[in-house]
Amino acid sequence: MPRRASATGQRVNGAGWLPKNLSVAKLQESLIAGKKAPLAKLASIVRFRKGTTIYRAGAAADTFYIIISGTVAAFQYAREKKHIAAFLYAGDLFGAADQGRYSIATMALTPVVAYAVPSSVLRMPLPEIADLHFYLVAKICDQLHQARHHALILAQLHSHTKVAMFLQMQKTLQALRGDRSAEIHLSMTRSNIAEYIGISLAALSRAFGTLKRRRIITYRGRRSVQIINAKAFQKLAGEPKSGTRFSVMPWQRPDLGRALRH
Amino acid sequence: MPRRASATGQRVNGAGWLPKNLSVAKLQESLIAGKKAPLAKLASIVRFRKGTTIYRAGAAADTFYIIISGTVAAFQYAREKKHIAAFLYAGDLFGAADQGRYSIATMALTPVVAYAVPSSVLRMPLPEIADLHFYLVAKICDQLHQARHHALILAQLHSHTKVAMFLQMQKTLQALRGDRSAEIHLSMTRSNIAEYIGISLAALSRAFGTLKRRRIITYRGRRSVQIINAKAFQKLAGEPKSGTRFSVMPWQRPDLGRALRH
DNA sequence: CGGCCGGTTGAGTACAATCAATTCTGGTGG
DNA sequence: CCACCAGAATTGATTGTACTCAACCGGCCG
Repeated sequence: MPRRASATGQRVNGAGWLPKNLSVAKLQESLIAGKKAPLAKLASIVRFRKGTTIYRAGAAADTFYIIISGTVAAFQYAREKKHIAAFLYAGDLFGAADQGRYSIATMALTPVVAYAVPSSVLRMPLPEIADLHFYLVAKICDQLHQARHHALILAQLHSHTKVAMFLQMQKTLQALRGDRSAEIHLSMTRSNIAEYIGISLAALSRAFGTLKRRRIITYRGRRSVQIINAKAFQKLAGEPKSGTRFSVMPWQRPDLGRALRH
Repeated sequence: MPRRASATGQRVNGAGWLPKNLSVAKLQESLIAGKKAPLAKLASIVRFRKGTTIYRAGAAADTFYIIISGTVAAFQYAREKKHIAAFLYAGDLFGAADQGRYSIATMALTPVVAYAVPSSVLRMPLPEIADLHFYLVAKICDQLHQARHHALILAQLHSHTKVAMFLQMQKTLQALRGDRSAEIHLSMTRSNIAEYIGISLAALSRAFGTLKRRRIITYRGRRSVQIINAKAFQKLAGEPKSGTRFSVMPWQRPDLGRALRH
């Protein structure tokens, strides 16, 4: 267990996080800025209203998307039950094709604004493409990490542990997106969380209730949670260590961000 | 639910699977051939005996590996309990770095032979690198798919369902590796499976027992399983559909395989 | 031959699923 | 601005499955 300095103090803010190659962070920043967007010439901007199915699994994948704002869920069905594989936020990318077909369905959980990029542009020899490729790869690695952490959550025995780990994860992701507030904002419903965590809605509700009664978390309304007792919370969720660090790079590439940044 | 022709009949053999871009399959083939290997000049060949920890999470990541033969487990600890995130086989790649450090530990479950590739070569401007990059990306996408399927398994309620889905997955992977035999060969212990599936060893044992007693599967010894009652098995595991198709391509690239193939 | 690791089996307990009734809440229209 | 409605969430009662602890088997290696 080597140095995990950053893990102890929740100091997982956007800056200072990527020692050498904060290029992805910068790329992301400029992508979700939206103004005079770098992708403007390659992509169009699309909107989805809450609840829209963006695409179904197996549909022809001619487009991929980069979220500018809003929350998207990637989901699939297993044995008649919906299972959410990932929540996607601003800067996240989805719709990478498998054999020209989408491998998993997606829907908008909130109103969503996104770039729609034709898959074909990835085969174009433009200079912008190199960075886009790199961004794509970095983001997919991100997704892999998150998926593995998701598996870790799903493997937990008790529902309140799952909930705590889930909240931990959302908090970390939120911090990475630059939100430094103490509150955890949940852009999905309880049902969504239950489908992600792999427990029944009833069990989820009880778990939330338990955590609140034990004065570990509070919430007013259903979309904003706050951790009151950090120590007890950590004991449940485990410290946010390796598996919780979600910004990944498959290989180093300290230079970057030429084309996309402008 | 559009055409899923390949999904119905288990015809997921190596050939005919990647309509246009069988390049990755070919790349993989030549990689695990080992003879006059394409990576010979870039990589060295290393061996690990069964049980060896190849690297720990957090260690400096100066090398990544491509398995030539054997089985590797990627694992991490959550709340004092070991959890296996993935089983890796011939052709699989592991050790991609996150900020220059490994993000998850790995160990050899069997004797393993692998290429050890210095991470630095990815930054070299050799023509071989382009294909290696592509291979790496394709493999990471693979891993993402598998991780999501893993999550699906973990989200199941009953232990025998998990076991059936696990066996299904192993069967599919085995088929993709070119093994057309009716038996499913398990290169990991029951404990390993339990750690992957997220149930106790006792429950796993009982689940195997149940499936055997119900004449859905058989096994002699512990490392080779056969499905007897395919229909009943499918009812448990669900048909091997989209989520079970593990060869992924993030974008199309019909040309390929120049440098690595020779 | 004996020990040890990996696996199976047994008994009792606890947690989460399910079904179902009730309450809450946020959005809509009067 | 308030009343109302429908979907979302909570809560209750019951059942079942997987967990734990623990004892026991069996094959493999020394």
